[in-house]
Amino acid sequence: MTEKNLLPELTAHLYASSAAESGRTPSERELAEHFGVSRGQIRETLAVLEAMRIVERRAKSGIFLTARSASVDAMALFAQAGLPLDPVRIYEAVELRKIHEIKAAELASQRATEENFVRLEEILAASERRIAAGEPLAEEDRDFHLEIVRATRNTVFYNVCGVYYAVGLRRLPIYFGDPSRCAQSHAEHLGIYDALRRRDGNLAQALMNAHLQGAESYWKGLLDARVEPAAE
Amino acid sequence: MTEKNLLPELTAHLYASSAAESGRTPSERELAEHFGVSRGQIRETLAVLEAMRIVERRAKSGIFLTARSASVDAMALFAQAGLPLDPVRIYEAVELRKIHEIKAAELASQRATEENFVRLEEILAASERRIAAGEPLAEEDRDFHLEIVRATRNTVFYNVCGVYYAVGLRRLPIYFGDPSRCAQSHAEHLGIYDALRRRDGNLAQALMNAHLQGAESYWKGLLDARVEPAAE
DNA sequence: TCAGACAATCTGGTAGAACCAGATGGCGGA
DNA sequence: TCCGCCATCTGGTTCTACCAGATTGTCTGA
Repeated sequence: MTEKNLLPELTAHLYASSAAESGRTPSERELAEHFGVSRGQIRETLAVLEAMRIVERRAKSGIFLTARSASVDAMALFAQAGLPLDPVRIYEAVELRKIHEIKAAELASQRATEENFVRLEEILAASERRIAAGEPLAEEDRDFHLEIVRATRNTVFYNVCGVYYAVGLRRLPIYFGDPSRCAQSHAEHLGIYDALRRRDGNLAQALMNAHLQGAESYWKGLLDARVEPAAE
Repeated sequence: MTEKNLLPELTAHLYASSAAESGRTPSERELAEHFGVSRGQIRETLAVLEAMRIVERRAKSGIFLTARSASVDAMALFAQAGLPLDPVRIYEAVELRKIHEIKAAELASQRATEENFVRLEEILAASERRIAAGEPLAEEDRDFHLEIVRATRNTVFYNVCGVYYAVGLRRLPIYFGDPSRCAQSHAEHLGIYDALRRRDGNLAQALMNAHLQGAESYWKGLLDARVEPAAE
């Protein structure tokens, strides 16, 4: 039971127990006692948090939360830790996602190999089974989109996109809670797949744009609705 | 002298002293002795390396290098550590940069504020001084491009772009070693600035595309020339 | 000769104590 | 009220000590 991953828990605890004004967190010794682990464990975890610029350690002074980081790594960690993500950050990530994936659709239409198409077909088949069973889509959606990015044959691109999908995955059940949305999303995926198959880059781009537009407005609406005064 | 940042040095050392086949690195105790620090220091640094997926620690077995990571964080660290970057990765990063910044130019043309324009003017003035003095451009180039991304008002976007500039900065002296290239680059920057000022998104995009095209072919030529058989 | 069992050794994981020196904050004196 | 001193706290760093599984090498028996 000691092999649990401290990172998310510590992150959550730091935000829960930091001083409102200064952002100063409990000391390493206090944290160690709180989690029932050694100070070394805490320091190791804090080193990672510091590398992600989520926290700043000032020698002989204390540990301070930095201005909320907007790195995708940090956002993914926040999501994992169950921390509320800044709605603005989420919307920004969605905008970035559109930038990435519309271009990815174009590149994939030129570079996708048979292997990519086979993978896409498998994912689409899995989606179909889900829908037929009346179950909501889950990682099938992410897999479909990431496979297209992979088809660009740009591993840096793929890695960057892969990270922020960790942010969204936890929220997919909300989005796909509506069965009709699942069906429409799947239908759009089929259209994109067809366009890629026909190597029609312009069509693939246009369809991806429309597809993401739907998701974007959904999130925008959701975020506008729950304007948290506490946020920011 | 003990406050040096172990991260780059350790990273370099791990790659230098790892077993060719298994990727297994020296043990924590050996590393501690080699660097003259405590095992705790080594473990703290390894935790960061593991979070970046550069290294994998297997309990009671050893530390192993993972397949070379393509995350921009890892690439930045490699550059800092003086490790040879996989030419393919660099080219991929350049491609991603084009995707980002062409779109950034369009968004910036719509969203840039007076503050952004003032910053851009300052950067351009600094560039001019450099060129007049016969000095090569340096961070001015990065600052110009990053300010445009910042003008999109998307902090996630800005953060993502900011990271991979850490990769390129070390190589700028090579690119700008040629004075004529500095002058041309500066002229193109002026054109982009004008287009943004006039809120002409299409022109800004086109000019940014042309501007980055030059850099891209430069790097492509350079990389094609030094095909390292050892790489990949 | 070789395969299998056993034991010494190595390794990461974790805890805990100890010391340093600068930052901090409260108390007392001017 | 304000200034300066000092006890206390804090991160930075090192060392020692165990644990238990992985690894490696040796020895034994067939």
